[in-house]
Amino acid sequence: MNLKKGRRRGSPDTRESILDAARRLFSEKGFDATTVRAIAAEAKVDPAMIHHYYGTKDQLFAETIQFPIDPNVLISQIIAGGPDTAGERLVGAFIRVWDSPVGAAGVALIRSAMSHEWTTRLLREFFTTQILRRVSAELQLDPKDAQLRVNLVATQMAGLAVMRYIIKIEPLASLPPEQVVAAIGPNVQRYITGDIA
Amino acid sequence: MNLKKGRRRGSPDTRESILDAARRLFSEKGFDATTVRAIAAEAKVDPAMIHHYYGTKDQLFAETIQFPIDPNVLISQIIAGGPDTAGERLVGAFIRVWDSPVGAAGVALIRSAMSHEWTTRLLREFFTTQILRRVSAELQLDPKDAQLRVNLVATQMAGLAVMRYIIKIEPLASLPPEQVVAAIGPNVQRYITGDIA
DNA sequence: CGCGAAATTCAACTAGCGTTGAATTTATGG
DNA sequence: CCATAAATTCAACGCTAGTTGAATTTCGCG
Repeated sequence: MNLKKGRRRGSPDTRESILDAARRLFSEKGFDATTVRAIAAEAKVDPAMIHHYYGTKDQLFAETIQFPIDPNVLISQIIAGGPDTAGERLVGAFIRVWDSPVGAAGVALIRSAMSHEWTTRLLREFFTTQILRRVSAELQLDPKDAQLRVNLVATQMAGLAVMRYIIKIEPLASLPPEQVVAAIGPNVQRYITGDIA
Repeated sequence: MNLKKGRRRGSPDTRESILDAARRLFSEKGFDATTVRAIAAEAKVDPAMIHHYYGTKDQLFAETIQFPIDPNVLISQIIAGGPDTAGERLVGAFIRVWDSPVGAAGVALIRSAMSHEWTTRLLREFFTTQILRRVSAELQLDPKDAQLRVNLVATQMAGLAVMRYIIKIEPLASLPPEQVVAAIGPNVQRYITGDIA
């Protein structure tokens, strides 16, 4: 059962495989339910390696969490084309990212945001400073209710993420992207430009 | 520091106060972060009492999250009035429940659904068997897309719950109920009776 | 009043966690 | 080719959690 001690032979990709295993487990099970020992096992490595390379479990998690998208790129894409069709483009871009492999990071983030205060703060901070500021500026919304509009969009997006990628209710979870866009896009559009008073 | 042993004097409301404390802590911190010992402390009781009355921590949690409101009653309320204004009534009823003290149970449920497979299954089961069946039947929706419609409504409701009650983004978290209804109701209405193809 | 049942606390057990330090093996630069 | 650095494993520590069993006190019924 025990492996040989000392340095392994050959090129060491250990550091990366730890990060891979961590990402996989964090997104599958969330932060709490993922143990350092499980990550080590998944990466076929001793638990001590994790602290050797990444320090504490929190630090490893921080390395793991990268925002699945560069917000600036995404926002630019959505802006281009004018406000009137931004809803569909937003949902489309969202689905494209979350359906892809990098979406797992988002799942991990949401999962842990539900059980860890600091991740919650991180998310809130991210939304208000990164997203809200840029979107409301570039989309030239009335600053009066821009915040609320972005909030409302966030509810729809968060709900979509939760139901499609975490709870996985059918038929939504298996619905082709274009149908999701057709169903949800118009509602997001109303939050952006419609009458919400 | 130590209390006296043996049976306490007076009428024992211990059982209830344990449940109260459990509900409070579960909804504040989630399942994992809430320890049996913390619940016991909050209820001013020995940890052993919890097992005496409720068995394991899982069982206590199960007792905690029985739905605070009879879904049938709620659904009936929403149905009455016809499908054309069901969206606003649904959001209204939703907000009323979640803003009230019993909403804490919902927060606890969502929190743990994000990190525990069995709670996720519980939620999915509940949605598909309890909600979906009844709503689509009583609202006389086209069975063809009734499931998808309910799914879409669920995304909006879940997102609202997450953003208003868990992440607590402003101004949404502090918005008066009637304004929430005005903002979100029409979108839910479109999911129920609008064109979503 | 007496006795069994219920309620309560205490102390301890076990299991699993994150983490650490020492020991051991391999790679590498001068 | 040797010395130092890096990589890796092992064993253990300390902590905290959930859970259990015995001891102790009170209640309530006959």
